Amino acid sequence: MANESYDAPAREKHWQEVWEKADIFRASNDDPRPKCYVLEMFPYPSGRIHVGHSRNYTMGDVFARYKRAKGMNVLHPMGWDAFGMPAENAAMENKVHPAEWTYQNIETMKRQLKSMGLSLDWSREIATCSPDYYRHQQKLFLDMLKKGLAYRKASKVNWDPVDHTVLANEQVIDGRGWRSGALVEQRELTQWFFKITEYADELLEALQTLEKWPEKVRLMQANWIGRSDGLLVRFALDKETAPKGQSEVEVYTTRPDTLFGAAFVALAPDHPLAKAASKDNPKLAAFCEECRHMGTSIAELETAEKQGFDTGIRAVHPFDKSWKLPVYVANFILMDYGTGAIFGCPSGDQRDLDFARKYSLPFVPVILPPGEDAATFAINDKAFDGKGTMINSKFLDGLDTKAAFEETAKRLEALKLGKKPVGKRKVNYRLRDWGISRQRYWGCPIPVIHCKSCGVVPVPVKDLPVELPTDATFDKPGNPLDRHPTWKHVKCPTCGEDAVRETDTMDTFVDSSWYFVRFTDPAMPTPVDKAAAAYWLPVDQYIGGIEHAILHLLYSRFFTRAMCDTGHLKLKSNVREPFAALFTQGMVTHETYKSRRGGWLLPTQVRVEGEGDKRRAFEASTGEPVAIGSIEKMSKSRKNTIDLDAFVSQHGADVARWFVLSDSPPERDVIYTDVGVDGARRFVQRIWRLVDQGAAAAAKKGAAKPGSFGPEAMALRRSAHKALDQVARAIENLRFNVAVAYVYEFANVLSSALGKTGEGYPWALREALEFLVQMIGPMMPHLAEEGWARLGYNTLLANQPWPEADPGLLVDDTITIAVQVNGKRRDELTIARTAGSDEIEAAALRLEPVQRALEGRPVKKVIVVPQRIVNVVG
RNA sequence: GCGGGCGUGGUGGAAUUGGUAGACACGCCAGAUUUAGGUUCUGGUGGCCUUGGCCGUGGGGGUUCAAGUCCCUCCGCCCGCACCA
Repeated sequence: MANESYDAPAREKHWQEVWEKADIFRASNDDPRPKCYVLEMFPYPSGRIHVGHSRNYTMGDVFARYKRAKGMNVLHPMGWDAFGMPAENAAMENKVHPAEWTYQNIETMKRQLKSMGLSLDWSREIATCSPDYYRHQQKLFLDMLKKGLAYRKASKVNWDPVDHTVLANEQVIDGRGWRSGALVEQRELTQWFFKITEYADELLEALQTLEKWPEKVRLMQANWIGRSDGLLVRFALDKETAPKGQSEVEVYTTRPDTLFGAAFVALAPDHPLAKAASKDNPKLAAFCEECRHMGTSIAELETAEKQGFDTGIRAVHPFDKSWKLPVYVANFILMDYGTGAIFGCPSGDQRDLDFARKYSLPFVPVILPPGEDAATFAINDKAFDGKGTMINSKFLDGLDTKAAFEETAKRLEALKLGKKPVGKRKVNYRLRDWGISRQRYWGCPIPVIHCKSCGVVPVPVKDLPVELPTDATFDKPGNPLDRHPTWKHVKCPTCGEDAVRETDTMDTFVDSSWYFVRFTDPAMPTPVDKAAAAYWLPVDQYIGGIEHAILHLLYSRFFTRAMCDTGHLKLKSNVREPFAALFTQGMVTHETYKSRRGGWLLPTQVRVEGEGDKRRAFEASTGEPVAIGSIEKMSKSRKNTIDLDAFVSQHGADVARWFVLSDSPPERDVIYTDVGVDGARRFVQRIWRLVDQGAAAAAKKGAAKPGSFGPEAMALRRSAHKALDQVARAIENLRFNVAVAYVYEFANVLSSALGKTGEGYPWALREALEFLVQMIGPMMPHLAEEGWARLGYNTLLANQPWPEADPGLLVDDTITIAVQVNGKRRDELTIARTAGSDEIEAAALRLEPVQRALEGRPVKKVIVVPQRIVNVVG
């Protein structure tokens, strides 16, 4: 009996069936208890789940189960981010329809997730590729269109001329398409955009309210939005040098205070003035063309090299008509940012300084750094971009940087060029509008119709959803919707004439920007049930990878606001944020293996021998040597994954869960090792033995609580209540590795407690065993159910409330505090917890090691921090 | 280049936020039981000197009765954005 081991995989299946039958994880939208919405970033159904994926869901599940036990109405849903390129690529490669491929993967992965014993409300499952989901997304789009939050504009794209497709920047490798290898062209296409910039300031400001987000993510978002406060300044062009029809150039600057340090004006190669000047200057035209061709790879090489071309045009300094500045076209000026033109101040900007040196442009320093002498200060190789006192700047001399900014701005605003002021304050953002058009099949169709006479006509709401045709072909590159024989040909809803559908589909980031809203009532015939959304939102704990720190999270924050402003959402809070708390978990990593032939090998295909430096790997089937590569995040592409099915059938889900929670802090990566798994597996067996053996020794269920407890029983009770409290606080703060450590510590106490006896002991042991089972409940729910049953209960542990720790048992009557002499620990002192400073001081001074350390010196003073420490200064 | 983070035993990592550094786990050592079955149990385990000490949280300096924790500086590693005017 004692050595009978616990058959985890079999018992886990049993408990999962029991939970499913009891339907206990279904969340109600009408429940008086406080709500708690726990969400893990939903998966893309790429195929199968590996142990790497499981960490994210385990963490969310521990939190959700814990909150349930704490008496909250928990919503913990799951769905599928089901549109995307891999499905379409699979269709091209394997001749399988994207829908079939996707739904097969969903089926597999759903079964795998269930095998982990997650406390999910599957009744709310959604797949973004289902018309039941995307029809609502189309409605949201139409309302955003009406509100002016969706619009069309021409924009440049990377065009693959062989695959007939637009490529993301990441898909352009050395100027060539990643798939076709063809030279990528820059093409201008009319694309759909969401006006996220309208919310730039709100998105930035509200970051401050997201106190439960990692500082790192907030900072990344702030940088991404990139607000800068500056000034638009119009420079008149010298008439004799200006191209025909051009009389001025407007620049953007955040440092108008340095205007007297200007040495040149620089234009982006695509700037209209640059284009005008190129007309009768072939060399300039060639330079501009060269800049445009600078692909991603060349750009890197050119990073160090600032290049410019003098257009021959001269710009007039706003404060001095006789001061003419050369106008260059330069490769480092971006047309997309500001006005596509700058003025360069070499003394105040390193890049401008490099440029001025290269083209021998004269300049003067205009800011004197604090502590420098104006008579000797000079700029050599390093520009000074800090704050200081203005010099060489006429009316600005002597002012500090900020005052000079204000003074310049004021004067430029008053100054006129033509009829309009020369200067105008302008807040600029790095953030650009979100281009959502994708020339692909497997995405949400954009619900508009193009009519020759009526223009862009929204699809009437009654005609939604615009469904994807099922009979598209994937035998050749290009957009299957565009070449479909019939799908796009429709009548114009307005005039009834022949018209064509929009054949672009939406970026899949749109799908994931509001799924957390849909979960609050996924059956609603409108996109959102306002009451349900107001009840559940914001998500109380969102968990996912750091790789989504910017785009997904920013888009979701934008969408939440857009949905409020189009009347779909009405949140209780005036802070329009979707995720109150965010946790970014670390990945599970694993060694990589490369065969002699160069391909990656799965860990199951490899046999590893030896230890340390002598570790060698061999291909299991052939015995051929295998190169052990670096430790990487588990990924399909590197084949360094451990399949969840194999793991669970071998070790069980609880072992997987315990392993991914143990040792490494959750925000950090954890390395998958067989020894780590062994540790988790041994512990599962150990807990089972403890409960199994302890249950026999402990009091019977329902036995009356004894009137008093002997010292042994009291000590055990203290340990149990402390452990319960520590584990609870660790889970509350998502510090799962610490929670695991406390469970180990308590298990050690219990191991040695089994043989003991004394007054009230069986009852105390019983209490301790129940606590043990309950505290592992969120982390190893199956084993916990098994233990709960072994303790004689026929209820479900998953339904039990978290036991309340007795505050009186969390503190000891006597405590041990350290005693230092001159800051060095010399002894310790066990004393009543309530002892006063005088009593502690006297006891400390009586200690022999203290007297010895003092070496007869008189005591100068004694610092007593009750319940903490004593420091004798002598 | 800018911004952020990190640096603790042989290893993963704890440390109540300025108060006994190394919890817990892995590994290792010794012992017991079993020794065909991924065993289990007990004890030990930061380093250095002959049981009393000394040193010790990347290096150096500082503040403090007291520093892994705060400040300055240097070194190393990781992540993010990269010509943003």
